[in-house]
Amino acid sequence: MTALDTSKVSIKTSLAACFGRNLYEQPGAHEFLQELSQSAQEVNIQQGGYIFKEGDPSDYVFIAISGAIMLERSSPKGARHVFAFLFTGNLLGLSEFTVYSFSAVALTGATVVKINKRLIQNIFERHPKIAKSFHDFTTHVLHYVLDQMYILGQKTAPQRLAHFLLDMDTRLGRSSGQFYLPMNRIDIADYLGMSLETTSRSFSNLKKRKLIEIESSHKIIINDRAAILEFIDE
Amino acid sequence: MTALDTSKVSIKTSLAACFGRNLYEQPGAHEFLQELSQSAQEVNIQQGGYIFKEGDPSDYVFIAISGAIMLERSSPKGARHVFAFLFTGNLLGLSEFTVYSFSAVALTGATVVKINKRLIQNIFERHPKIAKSFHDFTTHVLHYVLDQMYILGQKTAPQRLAHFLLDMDTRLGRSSGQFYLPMNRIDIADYLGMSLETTSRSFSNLKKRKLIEIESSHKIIINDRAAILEFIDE
DNA sequence: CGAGCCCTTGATGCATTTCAACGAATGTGG
DNA sequence: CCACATTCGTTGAAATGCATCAAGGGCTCG
Repeated sequence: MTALDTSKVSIKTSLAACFGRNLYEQPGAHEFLQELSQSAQEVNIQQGGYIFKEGDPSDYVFIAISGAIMLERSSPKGARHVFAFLFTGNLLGLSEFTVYSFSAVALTGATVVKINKRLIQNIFERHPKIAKSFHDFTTHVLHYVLDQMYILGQKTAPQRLAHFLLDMDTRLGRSSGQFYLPMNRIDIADYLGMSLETTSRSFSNLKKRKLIEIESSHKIIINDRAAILEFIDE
Repeated sequence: MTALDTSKVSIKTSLAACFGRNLYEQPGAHEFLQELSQSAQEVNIQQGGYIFKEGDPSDYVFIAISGAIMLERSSPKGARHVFAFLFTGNLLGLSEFTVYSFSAVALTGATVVKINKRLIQNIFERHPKIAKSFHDFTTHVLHYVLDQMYILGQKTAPQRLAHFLLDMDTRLGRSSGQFYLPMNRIDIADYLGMSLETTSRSFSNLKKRKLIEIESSHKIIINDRAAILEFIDE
């Protein structure tokens, strides 16, 4: 755990992703960064480690700098629900409740910036523009989640997986058409609301349709994005 | 379309539901209400009418005062997705995009307060506490949606319906155990991600299990809430 | 009183889950 | 360094839940 170096490129990039590209032009931005460098911390989490667990007091907000993070909850009967995968620039943990309602686990070694929630609230009260940037970000999340709801509710297993892989291509591979999946099949299954076996079969199905190539079980290649979009909308 | 009477009890109640119970104690609240009474409007929509449609410029925000409202989107292939039902005190239409990404239709005759988006933004910039109340509200929505995602992904059709009915009991019947559903079977189907027939069969299924009584197709009675919760968690 | 809409129910086929087996990759202790 | 256990992914076969196709009943409204 080390104090925050807000001049690092990786950190700048992640902050901009969270609070808007134009963060650095906002009035109050300088002050905000100064306060961050004083009281926020850079934290490393090893693979498999928890950033926080369901029920922990929600005193901090985290911004992912590197690595992959999975958000999960468990139901009364012990079934697990994975509801998000987070990467560089994604934010986690902001909620008005006093405890986290889900756990955050590192799928790979990960680095996060840890910010006291009060500090954030304080900044928001003094700098409405930053608050607005952040609020817009929340709206984006809501849109994203609504899409996810639609996919879960109305699509077949291979279509859901195809949608997921396009999303991963965008977020992990910068739409380059190739990426390495940091999560395993059962994580994907619990995210897409299907069984481990169906997930595996759906991978095979997409491969058979020549929509994807599976270089190794975690290395995926997407050659024809348009064809996949077509397939999802069928 | 008439100017807004902010002294009406129904309107006060709905505003408080949106901006927090303690709205009236917040600094700036008085000013906020004054501006609303000047520039916001009370609008009545008849059954089946649209409050706005997908693609309309998103210049206004609406707060439901009475009646039932359904939010829907349609996919490229024409399939419809219902993603929310809104009642008294619920807010709709706030988004940072310039057009609405969904349509809002009145299931019953409905009354809404129509507020210029700019006015809201302006208030938020000047009164951080009100902005925070509102942002907390958004977080609640996000929580609600995450539950919905879990239900859609992991539960059987009768369980999904049971969950939906408990939600309706809370929101429509104030947890009294009886309520009148303002939407029809196909709306529920498109909301829960299943076919019209499966929805109907799920109603019959819950009735056969004695978890609900169906007084008429739209009037539902829930006697044992705990038993239903048990059933959902199975 | 008939038309149209909504809800229900039955029959059939298909998609997904579940149970089960096996191969590949990785790590462990002899 | 090799047998062995363990984890993860894939695939097959059987069972199940849901969608689809189809028919009929109840209700409302002209």
